[in-house]
Amino acid sequence: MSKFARVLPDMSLDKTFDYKIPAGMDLRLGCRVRIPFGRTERTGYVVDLVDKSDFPENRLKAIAINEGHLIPEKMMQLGQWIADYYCTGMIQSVRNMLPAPVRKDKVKEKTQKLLSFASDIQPASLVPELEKKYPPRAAVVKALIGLKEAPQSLLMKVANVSASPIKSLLKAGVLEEEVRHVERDPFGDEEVIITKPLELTEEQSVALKLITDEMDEEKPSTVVLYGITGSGKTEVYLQAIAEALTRGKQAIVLVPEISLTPQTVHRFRARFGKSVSVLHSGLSEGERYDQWKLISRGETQIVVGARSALFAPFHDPGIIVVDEEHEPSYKQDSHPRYNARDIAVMRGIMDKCPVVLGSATPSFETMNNANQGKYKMAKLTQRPSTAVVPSIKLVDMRTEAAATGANQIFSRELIEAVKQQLHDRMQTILFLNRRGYSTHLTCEKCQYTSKCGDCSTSHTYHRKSNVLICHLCGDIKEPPPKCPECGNNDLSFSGLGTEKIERLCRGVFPNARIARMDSDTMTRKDSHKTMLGDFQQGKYDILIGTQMIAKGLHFPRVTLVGVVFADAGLNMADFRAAERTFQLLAQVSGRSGRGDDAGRVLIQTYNPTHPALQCALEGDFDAFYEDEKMGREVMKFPPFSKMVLIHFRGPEEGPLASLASDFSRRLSEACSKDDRLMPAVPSPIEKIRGQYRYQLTIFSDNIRRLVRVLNWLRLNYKTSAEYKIIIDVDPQSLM
DNA sequence: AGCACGCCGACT
DNA sequence: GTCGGCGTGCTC
Repeated sequence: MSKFARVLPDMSLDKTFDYKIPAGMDLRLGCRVRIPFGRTERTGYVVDLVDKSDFPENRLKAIAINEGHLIPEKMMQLGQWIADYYCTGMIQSVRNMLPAPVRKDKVKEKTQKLLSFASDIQPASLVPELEKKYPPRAAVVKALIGLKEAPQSLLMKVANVSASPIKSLLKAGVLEEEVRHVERDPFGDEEVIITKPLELTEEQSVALKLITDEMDEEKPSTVVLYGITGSGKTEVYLQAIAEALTRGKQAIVLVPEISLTPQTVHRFRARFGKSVSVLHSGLSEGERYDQWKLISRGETQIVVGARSALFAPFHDPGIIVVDEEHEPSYKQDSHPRYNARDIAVMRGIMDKCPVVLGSATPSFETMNNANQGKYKMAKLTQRPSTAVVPSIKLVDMRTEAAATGANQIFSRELIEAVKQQLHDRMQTILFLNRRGYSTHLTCEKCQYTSKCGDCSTSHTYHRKSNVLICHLCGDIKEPPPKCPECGNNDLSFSGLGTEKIERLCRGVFPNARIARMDSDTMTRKDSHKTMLGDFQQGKYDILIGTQMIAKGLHFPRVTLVGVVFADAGLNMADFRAAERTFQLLAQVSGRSGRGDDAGRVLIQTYNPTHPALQCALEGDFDAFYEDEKMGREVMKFPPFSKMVLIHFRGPEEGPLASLASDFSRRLSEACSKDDRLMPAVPSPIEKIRGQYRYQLTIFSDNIRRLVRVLNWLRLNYKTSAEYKIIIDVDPQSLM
């Protein structure tokens, strides 16, 4: 038994304090405790158990109350690892592992009043008497004979009566009322029909065996499940999870944005029933609290959820699945800025369980780890069903512009295809892969985009100072007066939005019923479900949208997908631009023709020869990976180095620029020579809500060392309160 | 972070 | 005389 507990108070102080442990208190790592602190009492978390304290031991106070074991021991280790690697305080990391309602403990347990017959009552014998005098009461009694016990609302519904006969029966002592705890049910009355495991294909069996074999290893490996759309990855997950459950263990399943993929949750519930809990942003506080408590008490064995479900308080997970592991949404964009996919791998190491990373288009980081033998890989190359592969076609918008003499948004081919769809009463999705802001310089005529010669990324245009800046190397260029490629004078800085597409669309197809879906129109929480539901029921002919309509949706009547401007993604000032574009096109193509009819995909582009588009056309991820990998290797971009992005924020530009360059100087003194420090530059979006923004990029071959340096600087580099330095390790967004 | 102590200005 | 401004220093 340790003598003292090291406690981290739950406030943004990020320092630990030692306390004596009262005799008989079962204190473990991860317990939440009440501690005397100064002259008040506060909440804290036990982060260490020690026999010696650095503080004078006679002055140590004792822990007041042990509120219970909220975080499993091993997860405290994980929390420390996250704090160190992502350069944040331990308290932020610990807080992050608990859902807000659990941490604040404000939620009340939900109770329900259950009605049943009093113990001395023979209900059947009462019926004849009641039927003569009070038919409604008789109905209640008859209904409850079948139900045995029921809440009042259900009883009213089944007996088809008002509340008053129930009241009377209670008064007469026929019925009894009992108050009982119930869990809030996030699934509502959604019906589930339990499914049996499907017969696996040869490839699926091999993949399953690879995963289950790892469950018996002393040091289980991470397994990449690389399977094309429709190749049955989910069935492999399901059967691997069943295997983990038979070993008495639990399972964690991460999906990118669960509120968008209710079908996935449904499949898990259909196989495992009540063992499944969910954790995602769509839950109410109360539901989230109850789901978490169910997991904590060991009453469910499986959790399906978004990023945060990774911190489900299971004590012995037997498998962790990360579906669509390449998705950027696994990265949290507030502190701690962790990537759930990478932390899943870390939790797998700590809990000694295999981690499965599934994707049709694995991230380059994952591919690289597999190629280096750090991860094992199973491939699924065939579709078990007879699903038809959609036909994909690139539409060259350069020849289109030449033929029509104008810069068109919709090609003649796309217009004809949509008209045909309308005629056939089939549905169309028009997709715009616009990400963030369009702040690059583009020629209206030939779509030339100004690029940095040294970094192979697009320049970002900064309107205020009228210059082009490469935000990686800081190269500054004046914008050319006319297009260097075709001599055209119309160079534009504006982007193409879904709003404009919608307007044009209404002009071209005046009789079509058109819906638009993007983050602007989707402000209400359930507006997603509503609009998608309406679309599914055929209330619209054309759905226009951004990435959010690309995710795991299933519309049998959509047999045409038009990608309006595939180049939008390619021109992003991001070394992952091509990777993201490929992933997106692969996903979008999967949306067409999922019913019985073959689908068509038309991709409009000014860069028809770009490898990302050519490979998407062939559906050949391997070819794309090999091609794109070479460029990354030459530039030593991730995954061939690690990247850290440092953001500077502040109310005035001058002082912010000095802060950024001073920090950069201090950092370069502390860095090793192999770390590639780029100069501090204004961020692509220079100012947000009155806050100026600068950023600084570092590439490193030794991230552990760099992170130590950054952690030291974080604690020792002082800035005035209104100037902030934000460290983002392994950034997904470079804005 | 909180919370108290503390040392100076404006109000009954 | 006292109410209250927010500087600074401590919390096991």
